[in-house]
Amino acid sequence: MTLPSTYADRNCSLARSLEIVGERWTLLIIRDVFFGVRRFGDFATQLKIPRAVLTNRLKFLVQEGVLIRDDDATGGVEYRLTAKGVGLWPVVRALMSWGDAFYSPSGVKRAERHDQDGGLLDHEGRCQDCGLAVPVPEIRIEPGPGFDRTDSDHDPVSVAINTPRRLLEPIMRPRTLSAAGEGERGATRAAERADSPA
Amino acid sequence: MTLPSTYADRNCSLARSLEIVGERWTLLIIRDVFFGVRRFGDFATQLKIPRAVLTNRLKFLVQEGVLIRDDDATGGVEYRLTAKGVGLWPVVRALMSWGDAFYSPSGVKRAERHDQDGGLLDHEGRCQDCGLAVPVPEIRIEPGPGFDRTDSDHDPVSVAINTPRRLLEPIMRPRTLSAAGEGERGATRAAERADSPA
DNA sequence: CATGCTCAGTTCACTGACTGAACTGCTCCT
DNA sequence: AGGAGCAGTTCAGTCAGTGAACTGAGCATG
Repeated sequence: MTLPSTYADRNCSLARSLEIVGERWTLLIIRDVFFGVRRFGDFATQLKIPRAVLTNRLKFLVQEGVLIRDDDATGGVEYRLTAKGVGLWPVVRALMSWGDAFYSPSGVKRAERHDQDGGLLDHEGRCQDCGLAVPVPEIRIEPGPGFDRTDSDHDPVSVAINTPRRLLEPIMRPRTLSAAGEGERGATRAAERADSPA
Repeated sequence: MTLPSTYADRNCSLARSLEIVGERWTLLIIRDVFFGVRRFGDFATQLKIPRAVLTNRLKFLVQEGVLIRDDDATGGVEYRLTAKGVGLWPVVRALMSWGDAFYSPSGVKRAERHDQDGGLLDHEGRCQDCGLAVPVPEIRIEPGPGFDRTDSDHDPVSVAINTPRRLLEPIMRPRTLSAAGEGERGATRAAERADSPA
């Protein structure tokens, strides 16, 4: 699956998509990016994914134009979604909805809201208050009724992504917070990236 | 991934879903079932998947309640979707849409229509003619503008699933056709299964 | 009853990918 | 110079996927 075109069916967009995002870990990495994770080490600790695999996946996703990699002001490396990557949100949403429906009897584990008016989103991403199809940067994600606080992880990254937040907004880890202005500038960039090239 | 709970994140429905349908081949098998494939040998030839892997995947999907396995009248084995399995259609649709959008410049490879009135479905599965959210058994799938007839496979199963047809309707291979009434009875059962327990 | 067919599934040797832990090399901070 | 944080790399062990050949049940035919 690492090499190009391992599914024979050249005439199926499902097979094509799975060549990109169908490998183990890939969609979880992408979910984390939606939730604001951007740094190699944060993916590694939050997902407990072997670093070698993480390296491969990130490289591949960058090569495929799903993520972009660049050095931030502090010299660190950041991975962010391209418009193509943002286009995967319906895929993530569909899988989450299915998992919620069949494996989370007490309700959804995460709810989506329209950040502008607080309305809940339905399965298609439409705001139940204003009726609009809400673009990804305006989606606010938060723990839902099925979220289990007792067994949630306690590393800073997990805590951050389990806090209500807008998609794509970078998480602020202790160090990043202390670096003056870093958090806010990052957030602005995230919004730009997701909005304009789409 | 074959064993239970290999993704650590117990609080994420995405991880939960991927434990079920995230393995290589799994979603392609499920797509084939939506397209009417039901028999072990047909999956094997159409997907060119190693038979040992196919055995494992089918077993696992049956065990997880995504498929049911039973013997048909002729003593053959059939795999069909449960309501839980039918619930995966939005996942398949989302992945197909993404693949169409970013890897099929000449248009979608497969289009969905409302079988009742012939209206095209949008990304959320809503009929653009009548405005309804179309249930899976009423969806008609057909080759779209991006479908490439020149390199489509020519085995009977591929030919069958590339013919416009309703989802879940069993494909009729030569032998099945000759068995009197088999095809129609199969179709009826498919509709029952998908409709009533949902 | 012997022969041959289809079909579902198993077996097996091989290969390639994943795993986890330790290590490298870079930059910033003091 | 010394230490800490970070982004990877390396490596030996293991496990899962691959492809081809095989098994065994059920059916049909002569």
